[in-house]
Amino acid sequence: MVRKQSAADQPLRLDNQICFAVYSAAHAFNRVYKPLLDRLGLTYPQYLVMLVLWEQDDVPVKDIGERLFLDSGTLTPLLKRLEAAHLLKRTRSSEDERQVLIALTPQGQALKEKARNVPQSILAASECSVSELVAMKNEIVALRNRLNAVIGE
Amino acid sequence: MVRKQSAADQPLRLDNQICFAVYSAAHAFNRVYKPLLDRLGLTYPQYLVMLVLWEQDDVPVKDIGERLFLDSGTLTPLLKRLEAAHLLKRTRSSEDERQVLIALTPQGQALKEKARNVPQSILAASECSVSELVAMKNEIVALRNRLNAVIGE
DNA sequence: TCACATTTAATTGTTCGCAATTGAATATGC
DNA sequence: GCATATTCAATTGCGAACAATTAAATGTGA
Repeated sequence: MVRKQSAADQPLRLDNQICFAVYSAAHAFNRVYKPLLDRLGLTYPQYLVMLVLWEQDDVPVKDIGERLFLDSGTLTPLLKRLEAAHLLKRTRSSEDERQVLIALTPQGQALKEKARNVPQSILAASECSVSELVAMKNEIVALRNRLNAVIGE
Repeated sequence: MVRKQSAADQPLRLDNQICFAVYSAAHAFNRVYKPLLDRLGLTYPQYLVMLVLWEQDDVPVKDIGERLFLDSGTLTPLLKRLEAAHLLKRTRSSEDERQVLIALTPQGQALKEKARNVPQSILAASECSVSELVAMKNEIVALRNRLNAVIGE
């Protein structure tokens, strides 16, 4: 019995790999964000940290790390750069001296206004309807959560 | 008129952003791949380069870059590391001296066999059916291509 | 032919991302 | 109460990722 070779029969082909799709999409997003975030003086990971802080201020480094799935080796130098840019302050907690609390400065809070129009620019670049994007986002988040669960084992 | 505030009304919320979903999913994939690729002595970007070369050998750096959406600033040092690991050889083309041609060594070709079971391990970790993954992959690729088109303007 | 533009890799400098380790603070068990 | 374990941030070292620049080779037009 002869049958046509389908894509699924070639698992090592680059174009068949969802992981490469995700990897390359992440870079593509980054490149779209870059000119927008340059105006705010932020990199994309720095923007993510600011998003967390705009939702909840005065949080320990660990909480930010859990939100973004990043560890202190990534966050510590990044937060120091944001502190050097006067967007936040790092202070060791008095209740638990192991923790460093991150609090926005007035400039850091003010930057939220300048960032307000970023999401709609990204939406435009994606050339997608909001409902399509929401559906995709939910699928990707579900996949990510399953992957993270496997790692945690 | 009062109505409930929906997710779409809060574009700056981290959890509403597809880009963060993609970004964090890429990292999650990376963490799942890591132990598998450690056995091959490869990082994930190095694995991607090997995937390209397993499909087509003896190609210029530029072709690899176009396939992976990476530039020479990323690829040159990465390829030098793969050369140091005796997986490939870099030789300047005699027809066009600007080009550097990348060719697998026998070890590089042999590694393909050891890599053969990687995709199925990833599939298992995703806890998804193949058809679901293919559908998601196609959506993400389509999104990525639209984003890259915007950048190219 | 010769000036000029284009193509291609390589280089430099900055920022992530993470593993592994360190060191200090806190929690736990006996 | 004290030894031990755990938690948390910081540090170190390595490998991406990319912008900007450099340098060499090639292509093009007058």
